[in-house]
Amino acid sequence: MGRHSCCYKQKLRKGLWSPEEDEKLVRHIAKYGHGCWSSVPKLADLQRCGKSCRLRWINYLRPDLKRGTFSQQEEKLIIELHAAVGNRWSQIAAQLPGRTDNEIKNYWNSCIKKKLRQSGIDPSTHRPLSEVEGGEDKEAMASGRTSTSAPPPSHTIECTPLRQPNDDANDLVVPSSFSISVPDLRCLEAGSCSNTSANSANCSSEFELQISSSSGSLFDSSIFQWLELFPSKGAQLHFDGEPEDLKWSEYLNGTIGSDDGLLGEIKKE
DNA sequence: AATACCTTCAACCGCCTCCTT
DNA sequence: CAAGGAGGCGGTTGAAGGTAT
Repeated sequence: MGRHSCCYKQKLRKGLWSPEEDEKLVRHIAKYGHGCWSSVPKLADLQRCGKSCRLRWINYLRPDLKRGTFSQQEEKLIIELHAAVGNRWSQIAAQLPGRTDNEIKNYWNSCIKKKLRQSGIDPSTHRPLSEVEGGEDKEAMASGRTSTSAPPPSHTIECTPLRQPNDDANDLVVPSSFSISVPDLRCLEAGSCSNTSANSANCSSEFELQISSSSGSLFDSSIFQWLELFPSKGAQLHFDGEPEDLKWSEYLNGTIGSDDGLLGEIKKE
């Protein structure tokens, strides 16, 4: 493949954008939309390549950008999401409305990494520094792009139900223990789900988890919804709310909640 | 006040995947 | 099926501004 074709073209400006260029780009997109990015520079009378225009729009000119410093809540969410998906900035950005992947990446590299190290946590593995000292390439572990054949991070979560089987009218049948295997956390992108193993066509606002049981056939090879962990309809696992309402802290810290109370305790492997 | 060093962040680079031809 | 265009992504760079000496 090699370089993008637009990069071969000569006489294209590089470097910082001038206010005039910004104005041209904004005016063009406001009027016509971006359409095909490669044609934007010509139509908007800009001496830039299409990729440069796209980047400028996405990272700086888009009207829905939040900008400004990150809140504590946002920072916490970034750390939690990074622990789950690694350096997949676009997926992390999808959970933070108004923030761009570039912005989050920069914030991570300049601030969060430092803070985590100062508090004795390895920013790549999210484990205590004492545990990972002298280990393997930690940056590579966190990055999903270090190898073209590297599979996405997969999480197997051991669950011990707090609610006993058939202990109430909801008649939920829960095995004594079960595990949740998340084959590809990339599917946790807001509003989309393209990488799950089955039934992905109808999950525009839902996410699926593959669940296998350690104590019988009840949960074997079943697909459950991610949106709420709802005990009254048999073996369905979902969470309430919009994708951004997912209880990440609970997911990562070890509990899954639902309207009906806790159903399981999660141990991350 | 001058210089060196550090931090931030916008933008580029190169690679990947998807889609069209 | 292969080639190439286009969009998207993560890593990296370097200019600008801030802070320390």
